[in-house]
Amino acid sequence: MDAKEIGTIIKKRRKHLGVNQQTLSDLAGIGLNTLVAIERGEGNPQLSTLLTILDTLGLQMDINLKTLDYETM
Amino acid sequence: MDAKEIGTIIKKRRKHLGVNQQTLSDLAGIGLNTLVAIERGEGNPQLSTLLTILDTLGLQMDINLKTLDYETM
DNA sequence: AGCAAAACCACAACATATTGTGATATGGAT
DNA sequence: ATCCATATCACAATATGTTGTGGTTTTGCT
Repeated sequence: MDAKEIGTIIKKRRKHLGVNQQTLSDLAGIGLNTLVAIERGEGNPQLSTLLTILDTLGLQMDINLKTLDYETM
Repeated sequence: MDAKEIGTIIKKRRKHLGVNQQTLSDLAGIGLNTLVAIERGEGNPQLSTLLTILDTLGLQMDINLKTLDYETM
């Protein structure tokens, strides 16, 4: 789970909910530029920024033990 | 999942692995002060900082749909 | 109580995220 | 091809995270 993956998830979820970037940035109360950068995986957002966006989209963050990654075995 | 919860998880995991804050901060390559703040839930780390610490501890971040929280129903 | 390790705090310097403005590029529909 | 909403980009100003240093407090153990 890196910044790019997170951006993809956010963008996908936003589209699924049928809202544009401007609306999401308003609802979440974060700057449009910030949201754009995060969705593109080019950002390194602060935890609060990320959590706010996820929450607005009905998503949550979880922390778990690393799982086996068969790709790299 | 807020900053405080994340800090608790990190601290618990670090203790479970038997390493002190100095060692973890060295292994992860982040400043000691930064780690301390995060563990205490007083920090608002950048995504890269958080991911590095989690990775060092053998933890990973996941994003999921919000689950029903019976506590608040 | 006394000791040593671990954890925490305060400060200043530096690095970087966030924001608004305004402009440009891209996409889909007719 | 044209139009319009959406998405992306560039820039400067501001806010905030990160770091090292040095000191203080707390914890765990005997």
